Amino acid sequence: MPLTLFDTMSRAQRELTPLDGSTYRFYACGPTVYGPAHIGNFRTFVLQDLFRRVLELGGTPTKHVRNLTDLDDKTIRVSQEQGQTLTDFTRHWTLLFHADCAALHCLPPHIEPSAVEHIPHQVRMIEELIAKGHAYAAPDGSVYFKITSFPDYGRLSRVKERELKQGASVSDDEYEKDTLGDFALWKARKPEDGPNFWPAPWGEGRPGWHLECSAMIREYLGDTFDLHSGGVDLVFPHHENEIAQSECCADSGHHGFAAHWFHITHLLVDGKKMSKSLGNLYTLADLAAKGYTPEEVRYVLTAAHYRAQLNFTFDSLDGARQALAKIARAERALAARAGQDAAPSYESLIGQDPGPFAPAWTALNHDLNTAETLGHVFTALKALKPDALTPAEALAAWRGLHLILAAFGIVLPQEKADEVPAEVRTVAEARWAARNAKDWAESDRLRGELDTLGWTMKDGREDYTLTRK
RNA sequence: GGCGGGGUAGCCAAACGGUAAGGCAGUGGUUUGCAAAACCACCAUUAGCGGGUUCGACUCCCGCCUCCGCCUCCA
Repeated sequence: MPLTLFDTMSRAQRELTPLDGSTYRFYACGPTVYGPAHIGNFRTFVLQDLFRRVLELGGTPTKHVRNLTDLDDKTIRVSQEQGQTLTDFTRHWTLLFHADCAALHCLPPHIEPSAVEHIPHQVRMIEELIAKGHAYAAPDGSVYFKITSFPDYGRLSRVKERELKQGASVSDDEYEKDTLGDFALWKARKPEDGPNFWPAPWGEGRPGWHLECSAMIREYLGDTFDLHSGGVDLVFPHHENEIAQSECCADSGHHGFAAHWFHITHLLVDGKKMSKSLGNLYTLADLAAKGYTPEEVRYVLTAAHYRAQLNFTFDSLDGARQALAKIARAERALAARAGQDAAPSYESLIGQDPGPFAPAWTALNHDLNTAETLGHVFTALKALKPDALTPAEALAAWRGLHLILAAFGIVLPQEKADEVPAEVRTVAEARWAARNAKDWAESDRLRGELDTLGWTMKDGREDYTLTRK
């Protein structure tokens, strides 16, 4: 079943097939490593991960390239403010980003190039663009892309004649540009950049932000590749500028850059855009401090369709916990009936027949409609009665369920047995004995005692469970 | 102002020109010494507002209201 996905450029849903006939090669704009990524950033990265999983599990291998922006205004400014070298500074935030991605069960990209390690590639592109008449050096040593030299400029964002928002001021670090829309390929060295400058034929400085992606795509994916992805905010100007740079550089001429554009809509928090001033900007660490797991966060991020604004609330996080627990119970029942223990590996699920979860798999392959998919999952789980299935039927259903879970990157909560202190265990045993002797008064008194100790005791038929409050 | 995406039950959120999935919460029941958990059942005659097209619209068209995003380095 081919995956169909909405394409920003053509504004239509299109089937995804690898240009080279075998591997689907895509590029995702990565994080700027100058601070902790927030859950809004992670919506994008988690959805890109889900996208990749659906492709791979459907039988299409991928080549996933995602950059690290470690060289831009923010990384330079903040590292300077903190008296750190750019390298030390960005390494710190890169490590945290990787830890967060791992916690969210995102597959690592196959290649993760960094901007600062590809300066020669960027310089080379600028030289080509100047030679072809698409760029010019300003007197101060900055180089700009000349948008009037690229008639297609604005095709992706459909903004031909861009107008400055009323009252918007042109920032004072804009140098001498021919036209307002021209953007920097190279930014001349400034005193506040500190030691962060590099030599170039037109003077010391550093590459402009948009250029890094173009240069690294060219290096790792070539002039033409399958898909480019990022948050909606990148449509303009970042992706528009990338198209201009890359297509003007490419030997093949125009229209050959990304064959498909996949943009993920922003996350809202309590109905508003996240911002520090509103106090609604959350990182994974913030949510962990409130007791939420990365799995619960991932569930919320993937539960809504990627092209709709997702309103992130703590209620939805609580709901995610219950929903995951519900899936986990059903999974255990199926696993038991199927005689399975550990979850099947990701690799073993490639090409898996979804079985009773076929409607879910179909919905997922239809423009990644995750919300509809989950609806089908719960409907199917409700219809399945594990005890009425043969072990073979249970196995098929169990593997079908795991296909969907693998695509979502859902890792089910384990039944974790809390370490029970001996003192608590003693009281619990006493209560269990009292209860079995039908001494309700003593039983309730001991339960109260456990409560004081910070433990909750729940009675089962054969046994009891103790959980920390 | 330009471009774009939304407004569906208490919350989150889908589908569909043919009469509203699913999750959470809630309610009733089964079970339980009680409880918790679990399981079963119920839970929008109604879709921001007003028109229109149609045998029939939440779904298509028009107008309005409203929320959100981008408009030079923000996922």
